[in-house]
Amino acid sequence: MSETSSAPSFIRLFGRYLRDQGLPVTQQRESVAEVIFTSTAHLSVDEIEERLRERGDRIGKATIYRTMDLLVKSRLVEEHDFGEGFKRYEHRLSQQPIHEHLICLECGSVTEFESPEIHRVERRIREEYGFKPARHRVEIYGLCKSCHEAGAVLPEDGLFCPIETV
Amino acid sequence: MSETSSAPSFIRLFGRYLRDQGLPVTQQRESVAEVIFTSTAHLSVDEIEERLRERGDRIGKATIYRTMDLLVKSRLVEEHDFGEGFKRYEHRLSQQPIHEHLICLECGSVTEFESPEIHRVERRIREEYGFKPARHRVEIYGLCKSCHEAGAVLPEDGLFCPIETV
DNA sequence: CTCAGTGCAAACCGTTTGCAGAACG
DNA sequence: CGTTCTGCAAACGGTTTGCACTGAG
Repeated sequence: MSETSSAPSFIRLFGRYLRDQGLPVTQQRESVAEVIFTSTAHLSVDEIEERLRERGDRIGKATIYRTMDLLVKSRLVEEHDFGEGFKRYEHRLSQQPIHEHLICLECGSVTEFESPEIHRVERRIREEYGFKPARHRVEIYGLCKSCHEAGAVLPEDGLFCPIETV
Repeated sequence: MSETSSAPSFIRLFGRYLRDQGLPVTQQRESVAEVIFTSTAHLSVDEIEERLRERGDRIGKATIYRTMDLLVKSRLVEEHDFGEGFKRYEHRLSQQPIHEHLICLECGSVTEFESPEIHRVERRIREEYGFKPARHRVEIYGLCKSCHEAGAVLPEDGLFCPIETV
């Protein structure tokens, strides 16, 4: 995916956040922040580690995990769990009101989209159930355009069972 | 949560599914199926194990996991990952068109609700992005009525960082 | 009687933690 | 210089797997 022009200022914001918290701004933390803020992808820790290695940084996984915690706490980065068995991280720079995700079951790519409808749903939920919404997650799984055009089909999970109440 | 009157027929359907696949209908598989089909809750494997123990069945975790795979393949049970670090399972008996979930961040309770809006969203996604939706996940996290009324508040995650492009 | 299932324990895998040595401020 | 961080390796917790034994058909 592409680069982010205002990444430097976000990296600076993270530095300020650390200083405000009385935490050291280390080389490792800056490197991890650079990787996240210069990508618009939804990166896993393994992918972050790989990109760090490509840049010549050799940073232990534990440090990456610890830095991700800080980035999430700083609110500059969002954590996602798309049910793949590991987490993904996305900086909040590009995604102003665009919070929802399309996940391709073939290639794993993640596309963001906006869903104004969800706010109406949340209002309804508050009225009908007395439930107070704090955050939500709207994810649509399927085939992205290019995989679909490439002829990919969904596994359909094979087996199934006729639902009929005998 | 409550009982399900048509659980017996669902258990029978699972037995038929197994036979159709040429798989043995064992006592353990029947016990596990009984536990899920007689509950409307979203159960974790640990909770299933505990309920089995309460009934006097002592079934190994490995067997429970293996049976859950079969139940999911049979399409009689749905797997959920609410980001708790483990999976939850829900039978498909009660939830006809009701697929979405409200998850209480205080007590962990899960309430189902229906969201017709999502179908409109999926249609739009197909048209705008060429993305072919297969399934979706709409989850709203917040405080359920009783926790809210009991005065619970959301942690607000403490720290944050002013988002301003310097 | 045969083939798949079960239970146990070990393996797995993403993530977390403890600790000695290295850096930040 | 004290305090926090880093890297390594070991620990963790949910899930999966290998294997000898049991049980369904």
